[in-house]
Amino acid sequence: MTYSWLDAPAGDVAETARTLLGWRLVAHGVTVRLTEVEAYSGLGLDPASHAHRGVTGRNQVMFGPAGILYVYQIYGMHFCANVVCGPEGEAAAVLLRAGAVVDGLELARQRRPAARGDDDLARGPAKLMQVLGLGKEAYGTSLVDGTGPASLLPPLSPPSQILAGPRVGVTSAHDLAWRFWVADDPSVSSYRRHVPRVRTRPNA
DNA sequence: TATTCGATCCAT
DNA sequence: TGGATCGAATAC
Repeated sequence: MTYSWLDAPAGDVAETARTLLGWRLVAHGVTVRLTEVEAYSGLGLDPASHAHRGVTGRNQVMFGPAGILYVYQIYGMHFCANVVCGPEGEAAAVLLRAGAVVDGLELARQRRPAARGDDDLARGPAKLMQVLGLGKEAYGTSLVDGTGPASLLPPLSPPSQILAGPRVGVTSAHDLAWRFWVADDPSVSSYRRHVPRVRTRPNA
C-alpha cells in the first residue's frame, strides 16, 4: 500500500482530508471507517491550526513527515488525533472527527459505556480515540509503517457522497468549508458552532 | 510565575 | 445549558 498521497502540499490538505473519508483505522482490536474529518493547514496559513504560530512542545510532530499521529489533550480530560499530512516542515494535518465501528463491536461498546447507541460509539473526535483505546501514548506514532498502535487501511468501498461545511468549534476562518463528512452517515457528529466563553472578570 | 482557555463530552 | 478538569500557550 502506498500512502504518498498523504504528502500532498499543505495547500492541498483539504483534498487530502476528503480522500481520508472511507479509510479505516484499526487499533487494539477495533476497526473504524472514517466518516468525518477536518483539514488544518500549517504555519501561518491557517489561524485555526495548532501549528500556525510555529513549533511548540505540543505540536512538534506536525512539522515531521506525513502519516504520523498528532495527539493532543483537550479540556484536561479528552484526547483527539490528527494525521500529519504534507511534506516535512509544512505542518498540515487532518483531524479525525468521527467514524463508524466496522469491527470489534463488543470491545467498542465496552470502551464507550456512555454511548447512546452503536452510531454514537465514535461520533466525535474524543469518542473515536476512546473506542480505539488510544491516548497520549499514541502521540508521534506512525499509522503507515506498522510500528505504532494504530494503522490506516484502504476503504472497502468508496464513500457514496461527500459534503463540506465549516469546521466545528473554530472561531477564525469560519467561512472556510474544511470539514468533510459522508452524506447521510449516522456516525457523523452534529455541527456545533464555537461559543465564545463569557468574561468572568472585567478588563483592567 | 500567573492566568487563561480549549479542534469535547455528558447529564440536565 | 453548564460543569468537569488540567496542561500548553500566552501574558506579565
